[in-house]
Amino acid sequence: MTDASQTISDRIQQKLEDLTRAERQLALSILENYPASGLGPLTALAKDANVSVPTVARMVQKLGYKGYPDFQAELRDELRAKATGPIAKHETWAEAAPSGHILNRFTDAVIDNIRHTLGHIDPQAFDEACKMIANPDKHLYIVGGRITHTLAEYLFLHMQVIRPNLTHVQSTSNTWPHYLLNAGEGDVFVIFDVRRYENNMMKLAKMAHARGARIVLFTDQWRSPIHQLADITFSSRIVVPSAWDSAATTLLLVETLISAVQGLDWGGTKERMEELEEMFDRTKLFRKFT
Amino acid sequence: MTDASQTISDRIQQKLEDLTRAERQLALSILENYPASGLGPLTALAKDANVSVPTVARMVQKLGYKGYPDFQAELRDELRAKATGPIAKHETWAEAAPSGHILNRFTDAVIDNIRHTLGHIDPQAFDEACKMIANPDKHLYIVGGRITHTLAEYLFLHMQVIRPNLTHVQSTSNTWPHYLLNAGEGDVFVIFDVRRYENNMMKLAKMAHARGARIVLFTDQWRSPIHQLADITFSSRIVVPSAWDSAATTLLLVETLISAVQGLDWGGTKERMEELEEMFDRTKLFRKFT
DNA sequence: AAAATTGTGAAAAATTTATCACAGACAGGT
DNA sequence: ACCTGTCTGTGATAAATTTTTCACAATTTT
Repeated sequence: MTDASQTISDRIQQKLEDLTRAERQLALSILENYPASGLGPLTALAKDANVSVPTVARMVQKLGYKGYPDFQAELRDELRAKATGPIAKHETWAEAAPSGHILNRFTDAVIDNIRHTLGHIDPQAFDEACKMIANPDKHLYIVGGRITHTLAEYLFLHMQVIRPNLTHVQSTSNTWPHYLLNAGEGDVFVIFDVRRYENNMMKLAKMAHARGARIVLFTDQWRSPIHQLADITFSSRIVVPSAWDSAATTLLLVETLISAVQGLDWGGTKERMEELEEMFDRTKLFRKFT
Repeated sequence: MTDASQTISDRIQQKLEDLTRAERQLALSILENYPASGLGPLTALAKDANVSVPTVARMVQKLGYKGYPDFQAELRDELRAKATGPIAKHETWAEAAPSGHILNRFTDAVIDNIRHTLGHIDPQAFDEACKMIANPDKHLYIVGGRITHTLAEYLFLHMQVIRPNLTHVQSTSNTWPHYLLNAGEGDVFVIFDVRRYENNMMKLAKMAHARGARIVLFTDQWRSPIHQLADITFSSRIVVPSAWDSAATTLLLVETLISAVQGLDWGGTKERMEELEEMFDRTKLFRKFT
């Protein structure tokens, strides 16, 4: 019946193109919790995927099985075969790829970085940083370097929705004085600086510090010299099997920060988001979500 | 009903003493290839273990389940929890923080996203994409949306070092015609489009496609409609405990891609990197690495 | 030998699966 | 904007399978 060389997961993915919307929705739901969800009763699966019972029945046959029980039987066979499989010491993330494939090596490194970084983080400092960044009474400046300005902008884009009174400081240093002129006691600078540490960034930090601003620093495991001036420092591990460093862990921290800050004033954020949505609707920039 | 802290396998082993011969035989058979055999019909299990049907029914109740279906449901739950991996189970990432802290919840979600995304990726498609993107004979266009343009830029910044002949298409659509005028057969577009999918992006994709360009798409698990035009699609899970979506998994893919592409022509890349370093040194933009 | 355990065969009960027809929703094309 | 055809959910029903339970005989254990 089935080609022994491919898993049912593969087969579903492969057929994904030929499926209709509801069927695809169902297929994704199956893959979501693979293979557990496929082993329960058909009715439960349908409800889980928010599709109707006939849709499940139809798709299963479309996939080439005699019926739902047949499908389940194959799932069990697969599970049975897999259980006796070897347990890799380093986890294989992309199972379809050999463990030496860059997909697996890279992911492994990133997970490792995350584990390491989170293991050393100080939650209280984190909470403190959130509070500082959430406070709309103090102006918020966000600054990044050559590569990290993408992270800075990512943070900026989100904070823009969450609170007013913030600035994305572009990296060209001749525009700085304008920003700094207005910066005062208690204003907050979020600075991204990973190796190789930029002289410019240090200058900016010094100026900000001199004006009595608070500094939240995102840096790497070796820590930018700015950390001496910073009130709060987050250092991420960034080493990966590549000629470059990874920003993934830092992004994770940034996203967590965004989520936490948003949580501090959900009412206000929600309002602002709704306004934003409405504006997008009006400009027809986005499709309606289907 | 069940003590959440122990697996069904544990529970069976523990009760093994209290069971009679036939029941023990059955129990061992269940453990033999666990949990697959327990997920099939009762009759099959009985035949598998060489015991009678009533024996199965009796034992299941003896173990404390309401009936065989109840037993199966618990098995599925367990499998479901396990599928998300031994790591994701209940791991506390930031040990200094309570497990309910956003740091842990968010990280958990991201790891989960990575796991799912990598689990469903097609390594061959990935390699194929790398090859396409590495080829300097074809012009490379990189495009992102409102939020994702940060990812696009991240990719662009790195590819700029790796190869010549590429363009970062800014999101303002009135500049597109200039870019597209030069785009031709076989040129490559890397497009980022996650929900909410932008109409602009679709238009651009259509134009590019019409001119015979190839499209590599980075999208989310629901897949931007552009995927119909794309030669290769990467979909990431992006759900996190936040009002926004996570870009971390997509960034991971992008970074892996960068690493892989760089590996395809390491000689050339190295040269270009050295040139770049020299130029930075000359402009004194960076500190010497200490 | 007595007590407990197990299998047999069957039948009833419960659940699950497979289908159907139809109506509404939706997408694509004109 | 308006068709047109496809897709999807509803509700009902029939079919099939699975589960549960029985009583009793056979077997094993104590």
